[in-house]
Parts: sequence; structure tokens; C-alpha cells
Amino acid sequence: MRNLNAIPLSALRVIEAVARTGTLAAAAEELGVTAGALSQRLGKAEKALGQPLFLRASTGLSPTDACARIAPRLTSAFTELSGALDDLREEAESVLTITVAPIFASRWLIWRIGRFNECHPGVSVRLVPGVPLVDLDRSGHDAGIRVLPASAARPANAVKLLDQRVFPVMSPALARGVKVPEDLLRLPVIRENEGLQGWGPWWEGMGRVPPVMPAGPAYEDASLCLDAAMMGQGVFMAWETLACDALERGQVASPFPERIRTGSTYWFATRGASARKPALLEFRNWIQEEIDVSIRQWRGT
Amino acid sequence: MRNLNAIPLSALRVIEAVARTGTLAAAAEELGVTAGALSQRLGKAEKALGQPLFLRASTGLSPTDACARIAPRLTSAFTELSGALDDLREEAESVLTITVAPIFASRWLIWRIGRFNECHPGVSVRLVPGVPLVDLDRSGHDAGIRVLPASAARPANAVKLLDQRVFPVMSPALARGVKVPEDLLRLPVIRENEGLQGWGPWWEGMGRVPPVMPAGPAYEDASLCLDAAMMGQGVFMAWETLACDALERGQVASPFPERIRTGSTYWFATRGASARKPALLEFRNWIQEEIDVSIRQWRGT
DNA sequence: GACGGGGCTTTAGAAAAGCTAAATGCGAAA
DNA sequence: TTTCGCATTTAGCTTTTCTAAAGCCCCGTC
Repeated sequence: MRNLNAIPLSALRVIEAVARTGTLAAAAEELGVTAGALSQRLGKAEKALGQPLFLRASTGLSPTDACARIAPRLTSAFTELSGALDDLREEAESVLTITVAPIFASRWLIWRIGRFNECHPGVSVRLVPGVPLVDLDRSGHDAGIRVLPASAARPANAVKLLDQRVFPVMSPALARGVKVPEDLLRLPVIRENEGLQGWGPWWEGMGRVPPVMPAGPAYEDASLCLDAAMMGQGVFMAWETLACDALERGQVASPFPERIRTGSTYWFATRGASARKPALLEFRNWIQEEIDVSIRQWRGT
Repeated sequence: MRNLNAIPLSALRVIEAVARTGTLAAAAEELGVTAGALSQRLGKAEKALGQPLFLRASTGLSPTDACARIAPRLTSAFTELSGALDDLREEAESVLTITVAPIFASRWLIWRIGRFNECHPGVSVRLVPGVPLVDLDRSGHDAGIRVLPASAARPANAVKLLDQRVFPVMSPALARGVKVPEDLLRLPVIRENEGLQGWGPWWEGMGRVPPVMPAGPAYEDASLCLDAAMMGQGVFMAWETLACDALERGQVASPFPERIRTGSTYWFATRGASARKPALLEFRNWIQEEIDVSIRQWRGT
């Protein structure tokens, strides 16, 4: 492979094009430069290789034996390169790579993505679950869906998908004993990573001073916490996108109709270079509609 | 194929090398430039393609999905290019392309070339019969064997193979009636292209004033003339390299022992760029020896 | 036999690309 | 924390490559 260092690749391209088209002029047209430039490149190539590659005839250039023998291989190699490049471009157009917080992907997005595929068969969406906020312009992702607290700066190239709202969920059996918020104090609180995310805003939203609550089991991520809630292990303060489907299916119950804003926001951030991809715009539109539908549904409006 | 115009081929090479080696530093070593140069090329490539191709990790660069997908194709394409180049080089070393006057090729060289092949199995000799003197430096031939009259300029990069000598030949039956040169006047003269090449110098060399001779059949080339002589159609003034084998085999007879110089010379001319090819030197040495042997033999020394 | 055209080559100057070396940044391992 | 490995950036310099125009050669035409 190192022998490619000895001769500029552009020279090989000239050899290929001239061998294929038969004239310098035609090759020049194809490569988008003047014939003079090619003549020079060719001259250099022949000098570098120590042998003439084309016989100069009045009607054009005809390859020497040796050149004719390798020309098809050059053609095939460049065709391969060209094809690979095509694929790259095509894929760039038809494939969306989207980084999503796992919680959103696992409990909401992946159950709906099939519908997008049905409507847009030419587009393939790849979800990349990932917690860390990646710099989209460097990561190779076309877009990212992330939840940011109100305190965070508005991300670049981002549109708001929805305000995050929370509410307590529990198994339907437990819910039967819960009539007023204070009833919750009798239940263990299922915590994500030992934290009590969302409880403060919720009590306040309900017009109460946040009380001390009995600690229940803790799990590593919100999805596991929701499972625990389904199983009756306690009460869990759930994000709406996390719980809406479980609520719909009756796997968990929500005793109070209030949906309290935490101040966090879902953002759909687009990579600058992908901003013009039609597939990406379609996807964003689709997800916005889908969120609308989904929320309207389960909020019971 | 035109899409290759949009991005420098060297950038593709960087992509390939980095994808394969995993680090910029290793790729830089392979391509023989600094890592900084590659970083720049890569940056340009990513900009040109509108998408990042590698994720920057602290341990090196890791290709994005899309890049990983095309990388093997790039590798295969460059391997193909590299292989083609190798072949070109190898062939340049092991293949000799030699342009020869057809008369010399057909009656002398091709019957002996097999011996060269036996001694030098790695070298393959291609004879390109051709009358016109080609410019070796432009024709793609490594060497040429040509006969030039004394008046011609000594060709560049040429060594003398032998002085051309001529003598009359005829069928053994006819030869029985020929004791002195004047006996030839009773025979038809077989002519090449209506000409009487060689007769003047021969008569003079024999100490005679060139007489008028009876015209016989004419043929297009000397090889056909020799055939005619074998068949008893007359007498033919043959070049020694043309007739020596036929003489050896008794197909023609030469009544006089004198071998008269015409002043023409066989040259072995080498293309400048091929002058250092070991195979070419071997061939030249071989042909010189072969000529020595052949001439010594049939001159009966 | 001059003429014209197609096609390659040459030339000079200008533009662009590419390179190097060194400074910088950034994680991870020690 | 320090250090180490690796990538990136910067500035300046070299080298390459390009273009446009003129030149040359061969060939067929008028």
C-alpha cells in the first residue's frame, strides 16, 4: 500500500481516465480540468514510473501494453471508490442517527418509531441511546433529543418539543387507597439513583409544603423505577413521557389529574450540517405531531 | 465517477488509513507525512462530505457508523490500485519489449529466443516486429534491433551487434553449376521489392565491376525471396542473419566463401529509461554471444 | 500545396493545496 | 497531580497544480 506514496493518486486517475476515454480532451472534460493540466500530470506519472504509458498518435493517446493491462484494474478501483462515496452520500441522506436519552427511547420513542417507518419507508432511523450530552457537530449524530433543566442554556439549533410534567404513579391496587396527596406519605417512595427528582415541584404545584417522605427502594434508572411502581413497591414520581403508555394500558394508576411542570424541557437539537436534510425535517415534524397526539390522549382531553 | 472530483483522492486515502489503523499517528507514519497534515486533510474531507467521519476519543479516532461501512471498500479499492501499480513495476522489470525488423525476427531471433527463456525463466521477451524506426523513448519499447546503412547517424544508446554481410544463395541443385561469379549471370535474380540490394557491394567485393543481371521474380520481403531461392527460382543476395539457418540446414547453398560487407550495421538500441534494467542487459549480452556463436558456426571457422 | 482543425504539449505566471514544526488541548493512566 | 499519548491548531513556507495561450504535428480538404 505504501507504494501509493510514490505517485500522486491524481496521476493514477489521469491514467485511468485517459486509458478509458482514449483522448486527453475527453479525460480532461471528465476530470473537470484542462487538457494541459492532464498532459503535465501524465508526463509526471510516466517519469515517476520510468516508462511511457501512452503512445502519442495524431488521433489521441493509446495505452502501451503494460498500461492497457492495468487500466481495467484502475478503472475498477476508482469505480469502487466512487461507489463507496456514493453510498456515503446516500446514507447521509436516508439515514438519521439520533441520540436520545435512554429513558425517552425505551418508554416512548421506540414504540412509536414503527409508525414513522411506515410513512417514510425511504428513511431509516437509528437511535443511539446515550446519557451524556454529546456535541452534535462532532459526534456524527444528525440530531439529539434531550431533557434540559430550566437553568441550562438553550441549545443551539434546537426546537422545544414539550415541557416536562410529572405526577406520582403507583400500582392500581395501591392507588385505590390514595384520595388526597397526604395519603402518599403512607407509601414507600421509589427513587431513581437515591434521588427524589420531581417531588419538590409536585408538592408545590399541589399547593403543599414538601414533606418528608418514607424512603422506598432505589433503582439505577427511571425505567426500572416505573417497573417497580407497576409491581406495587411504592409510589414513583414519573415523567409523563415515561409513564404515559403504562398509564394507558392500566399498568400504573395516577390518582390525581394534575400534571406539574418541573421546568425541564425536551429539546430537539439538530446538527448544523444536517439542518437541511429533508429526512430530518420530516422526522422532527413527525415527532412533534406524535407528542401532541400522545399527550392529548393520555391527558384525557 | 465524477463524484470523485468533489473530494481530493488523498483525503479518501486518509480516511482509509485512519479507519484501518485507528490512530492518526499510525496513518501518518504509513502515508509518510506528519499527523498534523492528516488532521487537516481529514478535517477538509469531513467538511466536504458534510458529515463527521470519526469520533474523537482520547485513545485515537474511531470511525462513525457510516465511515465504518465504507472503509472496507476504500481499503479494497486502494489495495487494487496498489496492486496494479505493483504489477506495472514488476512487469517493467521482468518483461522486455523489443522492436525488431521482421526479417531479423522471423529468420533468426525467434528460433533462438527459446534458449534465452531457458536461461532466464524470470524474464519474458516480447518481440514487436516493425519496420519503421520508432523513437524508443516514446514508444514503450525497451530496446530495438535495427539495421542502419553506414550513412545513418549512430543511434543514441546503441551498441553494434554486427556488420551486415551478404552473399548469393541458391538451391543446392543450381549451385552445382556455379563455379565462378560470372556463372551467376546465367541465373534469374530474385529481388526484394524490385530492388537489387547488396549486389553492387558484392561484385565489388569480389573484385568485379557490377554487371547487368537477368531479372527474376520479385517478392515483398526478403524472407519470401529466400524461400524462392530454396525452391530453385534463382539466385538471391542474402543477408547473413537471414540465410544462416537455411544454409546450416542445407536448404540453400552458397558457392563462394566470401562474405561481403555492405556497410550496414546491426544496432542494439536501448531506451534511456530502460538502460538499467538487469533483464535488458542480460538480453543484450545473450544476443551478442548468440550472434558470435551463430556466425562462427556457419562461417565455418 | 496552402489551409484549417483536432489534439497534444509547452510555457509562464498565478493560485491553491499541502506540508512542517511547534504550540495547544484533552483525557486517561500512573 | 503529573505525565503521557494523541489529536488539533496555527503560521509560514514549499510544492504542486492549474489556467490560458501559444506552439506543434498530423491529416484531410479545397
